[in-house]
Amino acid sequence: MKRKPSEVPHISIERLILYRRCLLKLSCSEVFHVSSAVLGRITNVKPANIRKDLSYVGEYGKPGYGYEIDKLLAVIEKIIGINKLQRVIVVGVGNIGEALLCYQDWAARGFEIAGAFDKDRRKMGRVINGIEVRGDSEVLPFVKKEGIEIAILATPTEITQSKVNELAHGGMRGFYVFSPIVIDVPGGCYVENIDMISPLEFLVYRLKNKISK
Amino acid sequence: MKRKPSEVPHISIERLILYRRCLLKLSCSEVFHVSSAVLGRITNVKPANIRKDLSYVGEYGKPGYGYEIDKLLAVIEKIIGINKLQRVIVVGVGNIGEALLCYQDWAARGFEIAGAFDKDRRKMGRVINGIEVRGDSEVLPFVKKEGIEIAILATPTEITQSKVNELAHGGMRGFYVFSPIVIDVPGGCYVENIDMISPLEFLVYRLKNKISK
DNA sequence: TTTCATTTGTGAACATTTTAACAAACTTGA
DNA sequence: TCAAGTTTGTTAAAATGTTCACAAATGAAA
Repeated sequence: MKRKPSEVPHISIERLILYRRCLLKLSCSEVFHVSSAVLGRITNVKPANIRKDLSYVGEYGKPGYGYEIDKLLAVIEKIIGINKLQRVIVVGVGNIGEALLCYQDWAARGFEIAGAFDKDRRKMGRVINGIEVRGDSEVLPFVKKEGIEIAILATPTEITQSKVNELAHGGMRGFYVFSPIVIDVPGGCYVENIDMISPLEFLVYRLKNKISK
Repeated sequence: MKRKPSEVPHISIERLILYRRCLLKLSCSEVFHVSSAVLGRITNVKPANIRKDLSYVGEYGKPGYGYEIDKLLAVIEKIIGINKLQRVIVVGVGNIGEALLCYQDWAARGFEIAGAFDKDRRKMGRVINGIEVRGDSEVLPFVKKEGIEIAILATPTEITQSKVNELAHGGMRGFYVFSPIVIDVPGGCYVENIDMISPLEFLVYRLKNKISK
């Protein structure tokens, strides 16, 4: 039952992303293939579930052998769309923004930070991990010139929505937002929105009710 | 169809957490009640879904009127287990750890940072947002004395698992981990594990396939 | 009080996701 | 080459989650 990429269930895509992260690590060691059983132990996903997920994207396993790691990585990256380098910008260079700039595995994950922006004069001109922090007013010309489609917003919550509006108006298509609010975007734009506290609240619930996931 | 708290579907709990975040904001304004339709517009969840979620935790709405916000907040907080203040520690005071220490809404969300720890001598003794950074060796005595059950780990990925092991051995029950790896914990311990890059990868997929969620 | 407009809670239909089970395909080693 | 052991891909059943649609309950206005 082979589906078109757009028909792969969302939840399978999320797990494919997880598999890839673990496969990347495996591929650094002397391992060249992996079975659904082994990958299941690493990821805490049931082997049958893994095989089902992988069946949506084609038939790349060999019975009695497993999956070739490099081949599997290439397939997953193609499906997700990170087989080509994604150039993104970071808007807001506070602690979160700086943490993102300092992250060492962007290239391995398929991304490049093309630029960083902050409205604070004191931050402008600083170079963090090889990336220069530019002034906020430069952002629209920059993304236009460089053809950037995705922005990571690590701005103060109060200004995030208006920043999204401004960037969307300037042609930005994808927004990865770290503020704990629900973000609205115009049609044709997409947003992923994480609240770093919510999972902690969920943890409290699980702890209280002894729920192992 | 009233269920016991432990029978509320996990996904409903996650949405309850979202509802609460939005209700907290509403309760600051002059609004005292809210309908599932309005809350649906705010949260991007379908009204029927909201009513179903809320039906799991009891009957608190009035037909023709909606839900009393304060009452609803209290119920949700009781279900999640954050009706009592949760005291947590932060281990690792890099950029992420510092961002957490600086977060201003911990109290409103139901938490208190009881202590922060780092193994870097240069960070020890610093006071961030009123919280003193202590040495790594103090952590076990501290949590024992203070009765802390939940730790937030914002440590370098390489040492996170061993830090979890150490803390679990010292009686820690819940771990909220910021490293992009799958964490193992002993029985009776619980872990929430976020990779800040994964949602960005998912965004690339959605952008490429025009998937609005 | 009565009527009209709202809005809840829920049963049932529908949709999605997980799991189990197993034939067929492959590897390995003798 | 063959037999034994492994692992896939897939089918179908079970479990879980979402949506619809509407009776019943309430508020608001006349």
